[in-house]
Amino acid sequence: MARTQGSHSGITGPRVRAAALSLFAQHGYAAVSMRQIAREVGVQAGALYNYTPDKQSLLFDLMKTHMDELLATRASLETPTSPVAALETFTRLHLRFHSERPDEVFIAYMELRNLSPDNFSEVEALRRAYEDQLEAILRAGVESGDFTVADPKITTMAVIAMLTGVNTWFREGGRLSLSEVEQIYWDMVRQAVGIAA
Amino acid sequence: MARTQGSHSGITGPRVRAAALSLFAQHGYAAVSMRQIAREVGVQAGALYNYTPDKQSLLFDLMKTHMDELLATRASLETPTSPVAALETFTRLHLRFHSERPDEVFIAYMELRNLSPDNFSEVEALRRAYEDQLEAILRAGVESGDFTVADPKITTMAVIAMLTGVNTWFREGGRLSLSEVEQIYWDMVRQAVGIAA
DNA sequence: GTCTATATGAAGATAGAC
DNA sequence: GTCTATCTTCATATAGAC
Repeated sequence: MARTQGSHSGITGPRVRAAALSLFAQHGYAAVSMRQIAREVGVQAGALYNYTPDKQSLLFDLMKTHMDELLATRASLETPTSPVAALETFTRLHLRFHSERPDEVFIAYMELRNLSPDNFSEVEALRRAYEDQLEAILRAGVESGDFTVADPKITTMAVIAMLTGVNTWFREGGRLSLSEVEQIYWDMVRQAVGIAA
Repeated sequence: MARTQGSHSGITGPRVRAAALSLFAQHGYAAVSMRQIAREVGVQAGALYNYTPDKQSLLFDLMKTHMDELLATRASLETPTSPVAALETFTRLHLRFHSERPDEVFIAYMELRNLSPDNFSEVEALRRAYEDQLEAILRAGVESGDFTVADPKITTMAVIAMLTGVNTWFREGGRLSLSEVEQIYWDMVRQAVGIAA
């Protein structure tokens, strides 16, 4: 791991981000030092500043990249026409995307308050755009008579909280497979929004 | 605020905990210094050590007290006999208790990783005991035929995540009152566990 | 019970050599 | 592109005076 001189590997940048991701998720942004990140990468602390202007930018990059990927993944799908199908697609994608990226998700939720005000606004806008997609699906389903939802805004928050919570307990190779978990959550979401069986 | 000498107010202890609560919730445990807490209280940093052996104990006290109060509040209620009533009681109490204590809840979820291993185990056991209460209610409802729940363990986690998520957006004096929010969430929980309307 | 002062260590970030 | 060395600031925690 530890190198002594000029690694020139050409992939130090990604390794810096990977180390920051893992360490921030494990110990928290404020508790992790640049020296710790450097040790994990195998360089001295000063060398990190070839790849990031400062620690804050490292955090922001991780969160922004995560949200961009989430929205890009959503955008790459064809939009189902029926509200029920759209909700199922949203539910399954959310579960799959989030369970595959536990560190990114953890950071995206836990470290918001450690973003500078400008960075916070930018990340928050992306999150809001994502929530709006679910809210639009719910409103369409109410409109069409498919869903029984008293307050689409609250249901949006409730469904996202419920789905994201999967990361607190789900582990690959545990009692249930991801596709079993997907099915169980989809059943709960379906019932929660009052889709007739 | 700032005192110069011997406050002798007799309530410095609670004020230290209150300051720690507010600052930890706002900036995170690792990002808050003892000096900041002292400034908020109006004493010098050294004086804090009359009230806590160290920073870690301050965090642990806040989390343990919070969980103890949650369990004590549950224990103080009469247990409804029907699973449906028990679930409604659980839901409403959870929402009320959590929405009244946003700082405590935030810390209880965000700062687990900053607890020492022993302290973590103790807090985790309390949380587990709370979750087990909901799981028992769900199992009873499945048994009695009142609920349609594929996997009580997952539903436990899903319901708790959904309910606790209320703290990310609910503010006293906002668009909806707490009792309206309670009703909407109870409707969603009811539907999610398949209670017939 | 609180103060001031301090021991000791570590943080983020930069400078200049190679 | 990375190293070593360093600037400057701040951290937790303790000691001893009042």
